[in-house]
Amino acid sequence: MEPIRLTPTSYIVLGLVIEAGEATPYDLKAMVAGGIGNLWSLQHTQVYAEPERLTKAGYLTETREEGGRRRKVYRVTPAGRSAFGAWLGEEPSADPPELRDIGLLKVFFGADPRQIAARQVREHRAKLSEYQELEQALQGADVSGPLLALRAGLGHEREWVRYWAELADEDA
Amino acid sequence: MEPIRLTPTSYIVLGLVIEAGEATPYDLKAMVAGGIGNLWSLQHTQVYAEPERLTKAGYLTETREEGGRRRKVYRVTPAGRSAFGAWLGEEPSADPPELRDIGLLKVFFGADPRQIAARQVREHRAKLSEYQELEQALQGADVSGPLLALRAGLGHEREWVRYWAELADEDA
DNA sequence: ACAGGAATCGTTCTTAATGTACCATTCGGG
DNA sequence: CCCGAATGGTACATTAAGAACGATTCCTGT
Repeated sequence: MEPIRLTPTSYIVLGLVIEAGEATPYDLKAMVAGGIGNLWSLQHTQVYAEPERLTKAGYLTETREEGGRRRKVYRVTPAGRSAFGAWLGEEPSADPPELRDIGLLKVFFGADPRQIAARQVREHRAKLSEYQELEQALQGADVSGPLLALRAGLGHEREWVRYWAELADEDA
Repeated sequence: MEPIRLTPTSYIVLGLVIEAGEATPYDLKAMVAGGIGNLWSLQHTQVYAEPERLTKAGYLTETREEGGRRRKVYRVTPAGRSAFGAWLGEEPSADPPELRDIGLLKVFFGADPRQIAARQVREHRAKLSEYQELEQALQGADVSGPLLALRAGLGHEREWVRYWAELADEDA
């Protein structure tokens, strides 16, 4: 029952386990890939390591399958549920999000924008249409949170496309 | 002369040292804070640690002041310059940028958007006007890279404001 | 001219995250 | 029924982040 610091990673894992009722790391990996990973991705090694940490701290319980693969199945404890609830309710701490885009970094340091922009436009357009499809899929379901988050992603992808497209054909 | 992996952090340090001619870690800290840190921030401990790494690998040289504080002064080597140049020229590797916004994470998991949105709007508006002032300041100078990067920041801040403002007074 | 606090400058230590490579089990098709 | 692909899991080394603390210089009031 060691005390640990809860990071965004922790809350993502906690949140997903709560949603699912129970989950193996592999399940978590799939859940991350199919949604939240677009917003905040986790390395797959973390998806195995983090639940262990949370278990040691008493936020999750771990049981192992008996048969073959002996997978670990995690479930939330009351402590975990309440920690998650508390976090959800708090004002989000104000560390402003950063763009952290490699292409933009190069532009900052003087790389030729047109070279870079062409490719960026393509990729962001792809991402954009991926999101648009996802949006369709979510429309019906009763998942307002993920849908709202997705719309943020849509907005920023549109903005990226706008930005790079402008650079791409500036004084072409 | 140990080989090391060059990370974005490495290139930021390298780029700043090249620009400045020579720099102490403290100088770097200031340079990061006054511009590129908005796009890709560095912990101040990294600003001390990274030049050491780069020095061991032969990309920078380190000399110490004699007097009192014995500060370390870094300069780029030819190897450093060419590594940086090569990186600048390469196609940027395509890891799509993530939003990684705590507030948005909470919305994803079902927090009440209106609670969160109000504050987010305020903060992004503040950031936006900070950027607008910075833009004015950069207008004249011959710094097209930083200016272009800043414009990306401006666009995304505008998008954030739009997004959160919409959530804030939805069915208010 | 000097005491003391503010600002500047720097380091250490611990924990978390990333990257990469690799190993094991199950399943489906020829 | 065996072999390769997909699935599921682990280990390890490096880098990043976070927090706390330590030292030097500068400035100001008395």
